[in-house]
Formats: sequence, structure tokens, C-alpha cells
Amino acid sequence: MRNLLVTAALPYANGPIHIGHMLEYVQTDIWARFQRARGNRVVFAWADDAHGTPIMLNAEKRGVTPEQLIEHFGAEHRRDFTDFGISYDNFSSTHTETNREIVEEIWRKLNARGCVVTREIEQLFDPEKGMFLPDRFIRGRCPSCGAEDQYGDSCEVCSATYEPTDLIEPRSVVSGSKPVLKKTEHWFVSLKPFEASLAEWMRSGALQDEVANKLAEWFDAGLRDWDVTRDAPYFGFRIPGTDDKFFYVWLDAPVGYLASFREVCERDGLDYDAWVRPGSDAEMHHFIGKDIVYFHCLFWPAMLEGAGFRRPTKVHVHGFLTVNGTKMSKSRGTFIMARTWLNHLPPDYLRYYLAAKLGPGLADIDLNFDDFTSRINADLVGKLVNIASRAAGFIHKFGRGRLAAELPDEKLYAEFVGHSDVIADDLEACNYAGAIRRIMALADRANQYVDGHKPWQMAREDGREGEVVAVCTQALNLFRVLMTWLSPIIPNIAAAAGQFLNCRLDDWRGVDEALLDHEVEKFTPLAKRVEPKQIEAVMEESRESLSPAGGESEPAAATFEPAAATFEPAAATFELEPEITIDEFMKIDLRVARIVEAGHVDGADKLLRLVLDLGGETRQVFAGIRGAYDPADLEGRLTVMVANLKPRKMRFGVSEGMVLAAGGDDGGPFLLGPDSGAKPGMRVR
RNA sequence: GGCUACGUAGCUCAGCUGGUUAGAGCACAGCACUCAUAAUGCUGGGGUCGGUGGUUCAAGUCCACCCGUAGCCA
Repeated sequence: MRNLLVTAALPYANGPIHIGHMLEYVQTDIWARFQRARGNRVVFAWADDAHGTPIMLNAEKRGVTPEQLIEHFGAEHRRDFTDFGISYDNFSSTHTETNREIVEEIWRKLNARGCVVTREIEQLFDPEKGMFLPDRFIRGRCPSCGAEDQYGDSCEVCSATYEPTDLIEPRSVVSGSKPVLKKTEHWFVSLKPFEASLAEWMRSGALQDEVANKLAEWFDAGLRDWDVTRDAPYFGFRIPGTDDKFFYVWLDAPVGYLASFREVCERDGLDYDAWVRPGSDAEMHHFIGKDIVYFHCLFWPAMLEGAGFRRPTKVHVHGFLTVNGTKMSKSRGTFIMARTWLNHLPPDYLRYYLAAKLGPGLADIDLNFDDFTSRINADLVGKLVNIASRAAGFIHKFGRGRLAAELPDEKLYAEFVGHSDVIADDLEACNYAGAIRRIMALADRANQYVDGHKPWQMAREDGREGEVVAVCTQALNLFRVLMTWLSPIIPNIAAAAGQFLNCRLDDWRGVDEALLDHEVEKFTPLAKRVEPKQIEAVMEESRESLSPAGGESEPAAATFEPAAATFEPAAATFELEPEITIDEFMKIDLRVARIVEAGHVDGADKLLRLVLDLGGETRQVFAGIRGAYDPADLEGRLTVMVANLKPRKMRFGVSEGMVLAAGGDDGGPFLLGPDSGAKPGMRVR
């Protein structure tokens, strides 16, 4: 039995999980489930990446503490993972005391080894906000091609890379002010002492060849010292012995793997040191995207070595996910959140499709919805589930739900089981596409077997009931073998198949013995065909904004929104109402209305009586805004109303709608008003 | 710009260290079947393997350059 620590990259606790994230978590989870099915002990532990400037600023913008922000997203992330069937043992956060302890341990040891140097650097500083600015928070004109509004590190127009100080007319994204150069003292980790052992490690089988090639390039360029310092204000761990210096988020993020694992050890009684120290026979496997190779294949193993930890057994690197051939885009409706997917489609369908396309390399994976539909409907439903579906009826009709006592074709069964090892080799090597090709070829063989024996013909002949049951027993046993292999990939469907067959399907050794003289349940469809409507619903819900009628044109500049700079509009509170679809929203008929009359209501100290002009008709509405508005000021104003709200009879008369106003603990109500130019009766959306 | 990859039938992809007429699934056409969630089986059409040049008895597979795509540049 192998002991395996398995991790996926840490999602940033600054926004929701999308299907690009899911590519990695599905890849990791399939590997973890596969290893468990083979009898190995797996700890799948990871965490939210909770530190850094974007989180600090986002929290500030929303009027909450960073701790509240990361807690909110942490809970949301966990829900998404669980509902996608991600079988993690622990999902923690990098903002924990355990993580701080390990970070400080590593820091002490790196210092003791003399790998830490201090150096004074000059960096751009936002004088208004009083903070140093990361590259992504400075924008200006590209020094190379002159393009407007480019980031401080590279230009998206001409893809030049440069220093933020090279930008023409730079400005701070945070305050808009002009940054100034300021000196500060930073701590650097020197990679030189680790160069030789890193070079040996990267060719030891820990990395895919193309990743090692990429690293070799960086080696040839010479390893520079790594700046691990950020100045206050910063949300992270303070560097011991300083008042205003913090560890850069990329220093404490991978340490989160160890911290999350240690939490599992404390919970489940595992020996932490036996797993993570040099010489351990446990294995450590990281799954990451190709964009963070540098951190995981250079800094991370160097830190581990320098601090007396074992290095990763393997770093498995994958490519990115594109949708319908292009980068995910909000305006195209292809920036799909994990939750949106779950609202309309089963998680196993995405798991299956991604697995069917995931090879051992770094190639990008495209989610093409036509291809997706045909693979699910043809492979999963048409050939795989169909085997059980076509055999189940006969077993109940002629065998009273009981499988035959022996297999009519033991050779065929043995041939199927004989593929176990090559399929396992594929899964071990992350060649999921290869495994699925093999499994589906065998599914074809199973259907051929049934076709060749024509149980439906025998069923019409007297005295051949036993043969019919035998053929179907064979078919169901072949199906069971296939489902067992697929259980790491489609755990929910496999679980349903297991209920039907009355046996567990998550242990690969389970298929060594055929299932004979065994009761099976009534068959219910294990997977339904994908309807185009479901795909449309996913994309519709993902569309960023409701484009006005005929809005085919696409604002090019708005399609690219890097995750690092996510500033979502401030939500007043995190307790959002349950998600709704665009269709549900469109049921609310919002209209621009002119307040033609406003007055007090006798006997009501909170209400004002408004008469609203909707263009064609007038409505009477009672609004609870007396405390904030003088009726005289309201007359003539434009506002927004819900025009199709069911009229409500009140003591003072009938209220035929509702005007919109903002408000909360901090004050209000504040009546909404359209920009000038809007006319009464216009639809709002 | 430099670098690392990738570019094989309409679509999605296999093709290990160069070696018989280049493969699969989907889609398409014809036939069969009707047990099964219009599922299944059989047969067939379809590719000068991004381009040009080279190494070799032999190249999709190696080399050079070019074109296109993706990513990385701490």
C-alpha cells in the first residue's frame, strides 16, 4: 500500500469557482479516487489561498474584513467542490495558525542556512493610499507600442514585458493617483545553494519532459534571488521581528499544502513527520496549471529542501480550459461558474468529458459543446449505460431479478478483467483519455456480445429462458467491470449503478470475482441524455449582461478580465438571495416612472402616497419613504418601479406596484433614479 | 521580442525508440435488428499527416527555416 499526499492548486479566496478551476480539481480527484480504489491510502488536502493585496482591497471595497471575505468564499468553494464530487479529506485556508507556524519554521531554517539576504529596492508607491503597488495595480501607456491602459508588467496589445517604472503616465489602480518611487528594504531568498539539487530533481521523473525543458531554460538564464517581502498594508503573515513587513503570498501559499495535511494528521492520527520529512516513503503529488510551474518547480522544492522537508514526488502539470475554442468570455456566455453548471447539468458529465480529453501532457483542453453533447449521449448513455439497460429487463422477466449461477463466456470476462493493469497504468500516468478509449472499446465489445447472442429472439422461444438470463448475466458482469474502472471518473453514476447491481463498485479488486447467483434491483436510468436546452441555459445564465436587443456587437475591451484584478461591485451584504436565472429575473417588469404627485397619508407615519406616470397609464403606489423624503421634492422626479407586482390592498387604498430604493443598516432609503434621457414607461433591464 | 509546446479525416483525438496499403470515436451514406433512455450491430466514402527544403534504403515520426495557435518571461 502506498501512502499518497495529493494536492490541487489553491484557489484564490477572492471569487467564485469556475469550470476552469474544475478542470484541475476533477483531474486531481480522479487520481485520488483511482488510488483509493487500488487500495492505497490517500490524503487529498488543500486550501484556499487567502492572502495578498487583491483580497485586502476587495474586502475594503465591500466594507468587510479580509477574514470575513475569505470565510465567505471558503464556504462557497467547499459547497461547489462537494457538489462536484471532489473527495477531499481537508479543505483549509492559508490564513490559519498551523500555516503560520510552518511558514515561520521554514523561515527560521532558511535564515539559519544563510539563504536569506536583505536588499534595498525601489518600488512604485501610491502616495494617496499609502501603499506600495504590485505590478498589476499600476496602469499606464505601454512603453513599447504606446497602447493605453496597460498593466505594469506587460502589454496585452503587443505582449511586451517591462518594469512598471517603464510605463508612460502611470497611475494607481487603487486611487488613481500618480505613483512615486520609494525605497524600501526587502528580504530575498537565494536559490543559488539549491541549483545543483534542483537540476537533479527536475530530471528525476518528478516532472513531465516539457516542464523540465521549460525549467532548464530558466536555469540557463541564471536563477535570481526571490523577493519574498511585501510592505504594509498587506493581508498576510507578518515577518517575525518586523513591524511592517509581510511574507509575499506566494511564500505561504504552497506551505498551505503542508498545513492542510497537518490538520488531517491531527484529526486522523497520522504521523505528520513520517510523511513530510526527507527519506519518507510516502509520496507527495501536486496537481497544478502550467501558469504556476515556476513557483512549484523552483521556489517550492528549494524552500522544502532548505527547511528540512522532503521534495514533491511528482508535480503534474495540465493546460488550460477553453470553451468552444476560445478563452472563456463573460459576454459570450462561456465564463461558466461551477454553480451555474450544477444548476443545469450533472457534475459527472463534466467530469467524464474532461477526463475523455485529458492526456498526460500540457495541451489545453477545449470544452466544445457539440462534442460534449455527442460524447455524453453516444458514449455514456448510448453505449455504456445501454448495456445495463438492455440486459436488466430480461433478468427480471426471466430470472426473477437473479443473475445466473455461472458465466456463459468466462473467457470474455477474463479478457475484460485482463485490461485492469493497462487501464491502471493510464490513470496512474494521468492519461485519462487513453483509459477512456480502452474502456469504451470494451463497451463496444459488450454490445457486440449482446447483439451476437440476440437474447430478444431466444426470449420468444420456449425453454430458452435460462439462456437469456445467462447472456444478460454476462452482459451485466461486463458492465460491472467497466463501471468499476470508471467509478473514479463518474462517481455518482457509478454509485447509482452500484445500487442497481447491489454491490460496491469502488474497489478494483472487486471484479476479480464475477457477480453470480446474485439479486439485482429494478433498473432505473443511470444517466439521461443531454438536451440542447440545458447547454443554452448554462450559457444564458453565464452571460455577463443582458445585451440590449440586437446587441451582437461585442465590446472587445470588456472580454478580458484577469482574475488578479477582480473588483466586484460592492455587495452590501454577503447574505445574497438564492441565485436566479435570467428568465426568472425577466419576469420582473421594471419600468421608468415619473412621480406626478406625492403626499402624506393620514394615519401612516412611514408611508407616502405616490402617483406614478408610466407613459400610458398612472398608478397609485404607497412607499415607505416618508422618513427620508419631503413629498414636494419628489414631484416631477423620475424613478424605477416594479410594474407587474400584484396589487395589494392596504388600509389606505390599493398599492399598484413598488418603487425601488436602496437601504440597509447604514441608512436609507435612497430612491433609485434613471439617468437623464429616460422616458416614463421604458423597460428597465 | 526570447523561450517551451502544439498544428494528423467535417469535429475530438491516438499514432512508443523513423519501417508493411496512416488509425479510433463522433458526424455522414447504405444494410440489419427492435432487447434497450431513437439506444445496438455490420459495411462504406473521406486525410499529398500546417508549408518548404534536407538527412536516410525508408519520415506523420529526425534536422533547418517559414506560417498559424497556446502559454511562460520570476
